[in-house]
Amino acid sequence: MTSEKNDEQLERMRHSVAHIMAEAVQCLFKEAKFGIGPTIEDGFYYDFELPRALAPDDLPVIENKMREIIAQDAPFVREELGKDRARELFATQPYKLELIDEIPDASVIVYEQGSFTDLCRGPHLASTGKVRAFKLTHVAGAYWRGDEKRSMLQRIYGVAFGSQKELDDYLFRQAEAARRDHRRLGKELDLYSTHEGIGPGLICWHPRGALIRQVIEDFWKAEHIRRGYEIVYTPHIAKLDLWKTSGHWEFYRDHLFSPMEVDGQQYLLRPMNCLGHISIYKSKLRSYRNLPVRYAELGTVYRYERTGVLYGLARVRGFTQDDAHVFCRSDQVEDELAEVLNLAQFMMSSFGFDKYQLLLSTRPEQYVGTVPMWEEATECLKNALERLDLRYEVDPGEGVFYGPKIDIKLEDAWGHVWQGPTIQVDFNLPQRFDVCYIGEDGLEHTVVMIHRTVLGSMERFLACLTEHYGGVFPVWLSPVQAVIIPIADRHIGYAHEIEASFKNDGIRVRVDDRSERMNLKIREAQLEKVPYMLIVGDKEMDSCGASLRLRSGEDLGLESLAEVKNRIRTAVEAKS
RNA sequence: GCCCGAGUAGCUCAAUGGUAGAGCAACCGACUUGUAAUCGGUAGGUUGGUGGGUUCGAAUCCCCUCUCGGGCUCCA
Repeated sequence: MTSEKNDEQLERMRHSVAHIMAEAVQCLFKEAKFGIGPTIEDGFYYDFELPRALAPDDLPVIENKMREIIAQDAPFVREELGKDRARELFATQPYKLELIDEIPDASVIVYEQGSFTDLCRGPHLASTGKVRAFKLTHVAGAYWRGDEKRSMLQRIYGVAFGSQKELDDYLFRQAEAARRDHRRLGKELDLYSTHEGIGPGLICWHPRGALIRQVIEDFWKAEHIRRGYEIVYTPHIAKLDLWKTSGHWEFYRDHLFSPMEVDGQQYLLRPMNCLGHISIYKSKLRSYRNLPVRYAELGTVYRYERTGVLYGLARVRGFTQDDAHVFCRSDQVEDELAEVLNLAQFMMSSFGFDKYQLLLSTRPEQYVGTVPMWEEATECLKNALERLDLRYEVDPGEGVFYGPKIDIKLEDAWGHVWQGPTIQVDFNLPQRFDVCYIGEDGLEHTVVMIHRTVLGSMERFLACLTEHYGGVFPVWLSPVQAVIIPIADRHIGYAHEIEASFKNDGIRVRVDDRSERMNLKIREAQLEKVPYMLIVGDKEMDSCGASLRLRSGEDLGLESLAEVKNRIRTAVEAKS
């Protein structure tokens, strides 16, 4: 069977399982009202309105009912009905009636199996007995038709595969994703925490998380300076009027922390860093000769996110963007965009991300500026992408109101997609703030402004990075690069000598000088995912070396200290 | 924000209306160890909330509230 045909067959089965689940629910709840039940990746769901809330305990009951239905091997029967007949059939099903009304054709198709009939285009399996492996996974609320203003239904999610083995593989992959989850690893590896007393979505970076962040930030800064950026620092609050001028107050009021009053003036906690950079740019007259100006800042911003959307480090209320703004002439835009894109790509590959999506977002319904401006800027973005020979997709109408953009999206362990780096052309702020330069002609010209991040935010980036590596950070990012494990107390002095020497060479090293057995120390270093373990006992002291164990479990035996250092240094340089 | 679920010691979890318990971690002591957990002891909780209620009695039942989780909606 071709894989395409296989996919089609699987799709058909998943959809059929959704119907079987609906039948089971109907058997258990006569009053059930049915929403829709499509297939999704790996499985399906079905939305119901039920007389009571479903609990996780209900799932096995429903599954058992489904198995009965499958055992009956009832055929799926397709029938085409006139709409009036269909309305009669679904007279007690308001959601189905709504769907029937929206079908443009004169007739509709229904599928019947056993005691259950559903409005459905199909196709389905020949009979219920053809179902192979399935499992109901979880219950959740979902708005009817995805509309926040309409009623909330209960959704049951399930997965289905062509064989029990594939289902088992799926469940194993889910367990693996749970192990890689940055919220779990963040706790296990002691990277960060949040606190009820501080507030949701506000992150405390523990020493180890902070160390990873410092390494990233140092790397980021050096790379930016090398590429012609200048580092700046700007305030975290600013007068409300400034945010009114910028349009943020008008457009994003729902996403801002409430203003605070200081000396009779309203101030706002910043949701973006651009205004400080604009203010610096505007602090003196600028000549066309000195453009582009590139200001970079690891700028912490605060945005009010609705409680239900917060997620570990990936969606928070206070975060630090690796932000920069490029002020340039319109004839420089394309080159600048290509440079930024190149930098973003460089960053992604430096951190081992080889799988990411590139999306070009075009003009939305609400926008500022003129259509020709948008077209020109979009063209510049497109040319930059093509110049670097990058594969991308167009996301129509998904641009920001102030300009088109390119987003880089990263996937987490669960397959959730997060916006990482973003490159945005802005027509709005330069006009609103009259950001300009003196041209060759001696006249004032408005600059073009590019907002960009090449990591996204430090918080979200660490989330993706942690899940990408499953907590096994490459040596250059490992908070502790080596643990020295003395075998007996008489080796502790020697261990500290090695520590001093390694520290002197910039290696992040620690001695485990507790009065514990070597095996325990190895185990703990292993759980901590420390790349190198240096075991030192009599033999090592005599030869002035150390026995090296890797976190892979590999025992490399006795090496000289110079060899070990060299090994670590090489790994750091290779960012591996 | 909405629907559902969960919150017990630093962590992972037990106790289903009748005196809150275990393992790991912490602390103390012994052991001095050769590649993933040495042994013994001590201490630690007004059960998310210096919330409210039912009950002779609440970790357990109800209400409020906070936080977390699964989704939906949202995401400059």
